[in-house]
Amino acid sequence: MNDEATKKFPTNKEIPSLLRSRGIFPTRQRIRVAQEMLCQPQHVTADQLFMAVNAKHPAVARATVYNTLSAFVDAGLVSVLTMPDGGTVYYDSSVHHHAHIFDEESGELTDVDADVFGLAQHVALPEDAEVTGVDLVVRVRRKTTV
Amino acid sequence: MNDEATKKFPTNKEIPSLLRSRGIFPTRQRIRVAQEMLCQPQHVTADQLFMAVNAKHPAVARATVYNTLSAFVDAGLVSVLTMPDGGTVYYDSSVHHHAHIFDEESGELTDVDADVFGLAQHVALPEDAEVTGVDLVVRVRRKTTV
DNA sequence: TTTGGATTTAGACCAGGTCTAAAACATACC
DNA sequence: GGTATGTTTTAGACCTGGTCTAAATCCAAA
Repeated sequence: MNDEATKKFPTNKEIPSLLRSRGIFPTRQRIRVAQEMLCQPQHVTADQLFMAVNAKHPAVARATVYNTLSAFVDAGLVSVLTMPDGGTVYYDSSVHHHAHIFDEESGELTDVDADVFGLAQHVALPEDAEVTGVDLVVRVRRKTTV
Repeated sequence: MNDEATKKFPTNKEIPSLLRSRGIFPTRQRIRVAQEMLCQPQHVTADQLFMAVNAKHPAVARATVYNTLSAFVDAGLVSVLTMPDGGTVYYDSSVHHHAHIFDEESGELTDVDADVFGLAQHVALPEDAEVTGVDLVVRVRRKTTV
C-alpha cells in the first residue's frame, strides 16, 4: 500500500485549500459538492449526490453537480466506476488503486485494498502497451443470507 | 484454460439447435440476432447489433434485439461488459471467464485469456463471500502510436 | 465602479433503453 | 381445414440519466 492508500479523507475545513491545490477555484457550489463527496469513503451516483447536496434547501444546480464531478475526476480527486452489468456510473471518493467487491444481492459496493496493478502483471499484454489503469470487480454472493 | 475457453463459435447452421438447447425457442428474429451476435468473437453495443441485423433490409425491431440480448445473457450465451469510464454497455460473444484490454486512445476492446478467478484469490474477501464473477479490465495506452 | 472572464443556472435537449397495446405467429385440439 | 390459446414481435410512446445552451451571476482587478 502506498501513501495515497492510507491518506485520510479531508475535513470540511480542508476542502477549499484542497481544491485550490488541484487548480480548481473553490466556489461556494464546488465546496458544497466537495464536502458531500470527498469527506468520507463512499460510492454514489451523480444523482444521489445531487440530491444529497440539495437535501435541506436547493443549493446547486444539476448541471453544476455533473460538471463539478467531472472536474474532480480530471483532477484526480475522485474515481469513476461502472457496474459491469447495469452500467450505472458510480463516483468513488477513494482514488488510490483498489479493487471492488460487488454484492449481487444487495447491490452493495465495497472497497478492497489490493495491488491491482500487480495483478495486471499476470495478464499477457501486447509489448508496447503501457498500463494506465486496472479495474477489478469481484462479484460475490453471501453464502449465509440473513 | 477450461473447455469453454477453447470452444469454437457456432456456425449459422448450428444456431437453431443451440438456442433450443438453452431453452430459447428459435424464432426467425432470434436466429438472425444470434447469427449476428454469436458466430464470431466480438464486442458490440446493442445498437450496433440492431443496425447490423437490419443492415440490408428491416428485419427485427429494436425492442426485439434488446429483449433477445437479455435472454441470451440470462441463458449464458453472451456476457455483458461496461466500460469503467463512459458506462457504455457492450455484449461479448465470449462467455468463458477472461479479462479485457481497453485501449484508451482507440477505444478498442480485446480479449485476453487469463485466469481471472485465480486472480480474485489474491483479494481479501469476506469469509462468507462466494465469488460469482470477476471483471478485470486493463486500460492501456500504446507507447508507439502509429 | 466598471469591466471581462469564469461560473452557475434553468430548462431544453439528446441518446440509450424500456414499456405497452395491438398485430402476427405457432401449436394443439376439434 | 378451422378455431382457440399462449407466445412473440412490432412501432412508437415513454422514461431516465446526462449534456448543452444562452442568459444571469459572480468575482477579481483596475
